[in-house]
Amino acid sequence: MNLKELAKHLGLSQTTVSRALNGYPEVGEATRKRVADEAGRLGYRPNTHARRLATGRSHAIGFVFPSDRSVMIDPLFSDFVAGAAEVYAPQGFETLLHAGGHENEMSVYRRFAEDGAVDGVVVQAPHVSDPRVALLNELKIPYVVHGRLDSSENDYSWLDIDNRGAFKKATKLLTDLGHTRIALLNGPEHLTYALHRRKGYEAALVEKGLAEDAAFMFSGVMTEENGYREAKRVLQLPNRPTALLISSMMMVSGAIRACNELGLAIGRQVSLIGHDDGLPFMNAEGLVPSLTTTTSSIRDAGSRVAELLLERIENPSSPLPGELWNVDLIVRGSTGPAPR
Amino acid sequence: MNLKELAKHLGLSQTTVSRALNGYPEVGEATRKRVADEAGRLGYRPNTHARRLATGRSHAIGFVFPSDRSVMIDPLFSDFVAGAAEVYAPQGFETLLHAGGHENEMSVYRRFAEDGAVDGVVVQAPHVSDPRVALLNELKIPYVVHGRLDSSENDYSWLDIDNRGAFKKATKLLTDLGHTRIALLNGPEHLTYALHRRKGYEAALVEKGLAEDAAFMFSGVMTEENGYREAKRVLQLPNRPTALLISSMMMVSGAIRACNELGLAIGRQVSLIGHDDGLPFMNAEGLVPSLTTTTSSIRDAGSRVAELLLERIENPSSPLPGELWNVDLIVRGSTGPAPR
DNA sequence: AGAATTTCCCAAACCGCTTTGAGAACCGAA
DNA sequence: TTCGGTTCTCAAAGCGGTTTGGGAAATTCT
Repeated sequence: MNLKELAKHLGLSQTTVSRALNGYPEVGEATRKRVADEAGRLGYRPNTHARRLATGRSHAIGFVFPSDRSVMIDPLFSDFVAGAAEVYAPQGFETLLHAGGHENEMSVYRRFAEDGAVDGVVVQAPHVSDPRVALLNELKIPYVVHGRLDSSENDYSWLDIDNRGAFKKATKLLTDLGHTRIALLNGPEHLTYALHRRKGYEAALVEKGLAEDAAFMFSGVMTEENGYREAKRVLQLPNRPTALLISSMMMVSGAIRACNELGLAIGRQVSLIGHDDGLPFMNAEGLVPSLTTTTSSIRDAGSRVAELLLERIENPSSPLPGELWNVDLIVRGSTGPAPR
Repeated sequence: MNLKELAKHLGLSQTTVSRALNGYPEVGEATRKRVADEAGRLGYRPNTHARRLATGRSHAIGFVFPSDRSVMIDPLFSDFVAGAAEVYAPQGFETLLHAGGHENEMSVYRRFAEDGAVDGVVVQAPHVSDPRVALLNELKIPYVVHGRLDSSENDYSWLDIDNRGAFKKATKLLTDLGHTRIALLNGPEHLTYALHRRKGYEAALVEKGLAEDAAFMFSGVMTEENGYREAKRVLQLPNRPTALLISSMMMVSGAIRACNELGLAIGRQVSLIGHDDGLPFMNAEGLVPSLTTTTSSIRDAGSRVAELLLERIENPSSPLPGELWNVDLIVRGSTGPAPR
């Protein structure tokens, strides 16, 4: 069933039918209703490819996986994308994944722009100074960044959680509990979110007049193994930290293993705070003791970024959105007063 | 730069240029080379939408996320899709994600078929009796199933790992080590892979004349928490198992936590074998003691499924592929003789 | 040299939709 | 009755490729 057939069936021209279906004002209300009803009854759907060719709009959103394997590895990605895809689908937008591999991310964007493969893209895991946004501005592809750059420029649209505030708040909780030696197991700090977390951590220390200790900090890929190794390392230092601030649940998992192995009671001899992205396969509350966390659902972020991007595509000249989400600090059983 | 311009630039007709570029025999070798060179030099790329409309082929592969949240939750999904996307991209194929949500998986397939949105689909996490393959056969959409159904029918193409064999082998290792009470923490058994694993486990027990005990088995979502809870449960039974066979690394993580909490030495008082899908954020070798595993990279499976599907699209009448991968049992430190 | 092939190339139709520019039908106002 | 203005409808021209059916040129065969 294509437009021509439908038009013939209705005894109308293709134009009229097309206009009726797309809500143009030039067609009478009665006619429109008749067309809509019949189209629904016959299950007519305009051919996507034809529509794209004619309009130049693709009704698709692109996600480009970084060619760097270690990043896409991240289980966060899938949850984020899933959250986004759930928004796009009912809007009639397709979700396109492109895995870098041989081609780098930038040239994929270039190609997207050239042949209008997508109407917009989502930029994930932005670096402190990320060349992607400049390129996208130049190519005039609508986009929304999940996260932020770390520069003074503000000519891009983004949604971010308040990583700095969250980790400052978490650190402050620990110092208020009397901890003075606090370790930070962080993600790779060329990524803005990780940098912001460290800044929050440092700010809280400075406010209390506490010195930071490079030996107490780790920055790297957030695997279970790194969590284990680094937790073990810092907890074996001569003057070991009494609390650990940890950037991901996977690392928390490793850290717990380290604590168990060293025979340190969590919540008493060592306090733990983790950042929880709300991944469904790892529950902070189900741990023993339950884990104190900074919490923010990455899936919800995915959905919201999707909405922002659709708005942006709809109205490219609207003011650039910047949306900063508060992060809750949920106190549970893994934090307690500093041991003396 | 479009075809018309390129043709004019070369002083040729559009037809000739198109044919030269698409490898038709009607064009001379010298001409072909000249066209190809010039196209490359000018960075000509045929417009995707136009090509799709003209050929009816979309050069896209679809992945439909189940509307059921608990399944897509799975961090395995992303790694699998990533593996696939890496194959598609260089072949000029796009990877389409569709999140169910309001629409169910089946009707998405229907729509795919109607407007040729994709050239093929990948079916993930098949159920024991999965209606999707019948529908896809009916719709004549090329597809490959990652996994298998559990029926006698064989009119579909699939790639699967030998789950039954793997878990039989693993169980046999344990019985050979003298274990007679072995628990199985499994995934949801309406999914074929989980069912097959249980069958392998049971087969090995039967061979040794060992009775199975329903209290030693769990089937459910493979979260860290379920791993912890169920491991703790079985290990506290009056006549507790001396070994645990576990279907995912996330559950292993929880199980280790349980063992630590109960003060049971892994590899001595309890033996552990886990199934390792090769997820990058959780390393079996880095555990202490290192984990004995049945190992098979889900990412590689994703890539291979992608290849099979491309072949299938290329040549729809070729015999249906069925590919069963062997699974290695890698013995490490978490298994030892049964305590007496 | 002339006929029969083979090799190369082209104009035009087509894919299915959107959108332009203009015509027909209908209305009330002059 | 006639005219200007709405309201509705349509034929046709794209969008940018692929593909068909011939025709011209070059080659081979008598």
